[in-house]
Amino acid sequence: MARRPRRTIGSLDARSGAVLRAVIDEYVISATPVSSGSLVTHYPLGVSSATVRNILSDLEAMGLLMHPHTSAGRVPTDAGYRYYVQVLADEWSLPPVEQRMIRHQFGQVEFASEHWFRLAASTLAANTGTAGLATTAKPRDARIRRVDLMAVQDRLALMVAVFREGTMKQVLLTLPEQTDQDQLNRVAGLLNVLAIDRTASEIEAALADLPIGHGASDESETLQRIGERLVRAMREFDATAIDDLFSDGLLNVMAAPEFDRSEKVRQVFTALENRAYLGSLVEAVARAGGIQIFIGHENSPLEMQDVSLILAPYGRIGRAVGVVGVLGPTRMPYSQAIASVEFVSGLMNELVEHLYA
Amino acid sequence: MARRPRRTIGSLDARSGAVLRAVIDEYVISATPVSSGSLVTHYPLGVSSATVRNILSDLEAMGLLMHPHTSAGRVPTDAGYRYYVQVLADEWSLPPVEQRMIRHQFGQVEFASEHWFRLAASTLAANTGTAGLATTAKPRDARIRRVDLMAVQDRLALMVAVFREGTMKQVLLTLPEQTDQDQLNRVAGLLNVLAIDRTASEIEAALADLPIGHGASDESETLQRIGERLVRAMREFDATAIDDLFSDGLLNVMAAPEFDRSEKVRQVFTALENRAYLGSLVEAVARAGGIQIFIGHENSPLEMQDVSLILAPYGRIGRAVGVVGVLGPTRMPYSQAIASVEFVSGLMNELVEHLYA
DNA sequence: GTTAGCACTCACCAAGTGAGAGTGCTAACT
DNA sequence: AGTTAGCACTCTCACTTGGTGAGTGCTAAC
Repeated sequence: MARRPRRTIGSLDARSGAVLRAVIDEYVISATPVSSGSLVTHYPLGVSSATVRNILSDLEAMGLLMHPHTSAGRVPTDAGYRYYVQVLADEWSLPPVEQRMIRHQFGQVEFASEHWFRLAASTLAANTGTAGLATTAKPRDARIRRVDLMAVQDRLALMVAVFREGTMKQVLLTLPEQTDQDQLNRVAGLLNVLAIDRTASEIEAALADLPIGHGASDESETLQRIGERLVRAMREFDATAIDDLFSDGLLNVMAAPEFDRSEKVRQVFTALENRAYLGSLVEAVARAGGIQIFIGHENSPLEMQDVSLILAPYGRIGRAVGVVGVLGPTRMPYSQAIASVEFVSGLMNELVEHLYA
Repeated sequence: MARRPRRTIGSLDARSGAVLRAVIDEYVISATPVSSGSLVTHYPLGVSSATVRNILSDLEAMGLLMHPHTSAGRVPTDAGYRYYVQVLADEWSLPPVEQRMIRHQFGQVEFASEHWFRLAASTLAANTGTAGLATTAKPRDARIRRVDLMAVQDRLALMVAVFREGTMKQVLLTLPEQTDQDQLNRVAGLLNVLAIDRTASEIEAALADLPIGHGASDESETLQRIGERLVRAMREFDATAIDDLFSDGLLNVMAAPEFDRSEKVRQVFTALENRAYLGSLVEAVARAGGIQIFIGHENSPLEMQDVSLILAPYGRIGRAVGVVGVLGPTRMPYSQAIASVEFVSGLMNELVEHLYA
């Protein structure tokens, strides 16, 4: 059946490679099985459709393409996309005009604000026709920059903890007894002394070292109590891999013809709401330290096996790391998506580096 | 055609009302046109299907029902739902067990935090099988509770403004010259003196009254500059009707049979992303001061004319107001949805009242 | 005013048909 | 050898057709 000796994947001859690339490029556009005829008319392969058919047959034997049914054209398999991404995708990059436009847009919105992440997600969505994703940069072990306490009501106070990397958390505290703003200010002062630039564990240790009992000041107990609450809030924060997730263009994915039957797309959205899964992805990408591509079955959750993810970390590896990327059907414009994700993550890196220089 | 004299809407006789209610109740469950036969078998109307047919015919003439085609059952019109909601819906309320459960859940999460609003949205979604919505409570004219300045880099500082109602904003500032934390602390002290408990306009006026020129202190210019930035941020905040919107169960809406063809649902989601439209809704609901129901064509945007919205305000009218509610197909369980929205908004009211008592 | 009976309408489903697309194979060609 | 034209074969898709059943509207009797 195979006219030429079967080769291991990764060593496709030039012509077969060109055909595979043509099939994928065509399929990404048309979303319908690609026939030998359409390939020879739309791509400069320099051979007849019969020859192309022979090559297609070989590629299918290698598992790079598949056949929905006898008299249909070819469709890329996940392995086909993988080969395309690793070997065939030309080093495409965003045209300078677009790069400038994106840079300009990032310059327009407040740095590292909600708008900033929204912009990252929507830029990616618009540039690739898929769904864009962006998480905020979350420190591995948050360190306090400053803690404030504000009286809300007699026995109710608001604690605002700002972390060194710019993120912040607010916690509502119930106090054992009526406490006014002056007292809170004193406690906040003490708390800041032992918390600033420290992690949850370090603050906990510092709290343990405090003098306790009759020798201690009046506010000592309050300090202890609030300090413990702060440590707990920081622990919770440290434990979540994703602080905040922004997405845009989910509608793009819904509109893809392979998701007509809304059932699948619902499952994908449900999987996306699973923070544990997303968190593990973010961690994997952060650990890898570079762009990661997950194609179809390479995603472990069943619901995600019809989609591809392209994710890249940004921020200071080992310190505060976030992720940007896109999610789309396996049939997605990989070159463009990879280029876009790399550009946006690079840009965010630049800006963050400049900030924490 | 009509066997009985045509009556104006709002004065349906008891039997016609019972039939209309039965049609709607049945249609909400089955999502298919309701036949006279199924009505007599499933509802205790006490008359034959032929009589029911006559009544259905009358109701159709009044515009409360419609006919997809000759030999199909009846489907409620928007006017039919409206009549149902205003006249027929029995005063249904959540069973005490559920009420307790919801109360308990609200007690479990941090007050007025992100989780709180997520809980509101997801509770509504789960209880009604539609999409749940919740916005944070946003003050009409924000007043400062406290402003903090934190040095980030030589000429970069983070300003954190906490408003009296608990919300907060952070702004990254570029300073004209290198400024250390001590200087920032002094500026923050001055800024707090003239900003605390004041609105944007009042702060602006206070800034204008400051002595300017050679007589002024070294930090006067910085104060002026940062003060203006604060005023600008507050103005922006005041201008947006919605600070943050949480939703849950959008998938429920997608799953509704009337939205099989995903096109419509996409349009609805797109409309939901339009903050201007949502903002106007929130304002309308806040102004009305009570639960508002928008059925199908009563929604002005074309994309929204296949869905219904049930929204209720919570918070302190005239001060900080937010909105909770549900969005679903016009075919939705109105009694249950209205009861759920009323209960959740009431609960949030209670909690907020207790806080700002 | 109500109801049984009945003719009529119309969507829906299943089976059948023809057209067209695309393949795999074979045999001839370079 | 590898390449190509030609052709038979397969299978989907769109369309048609007829039958079925649900549900109505009307009429005549109660």
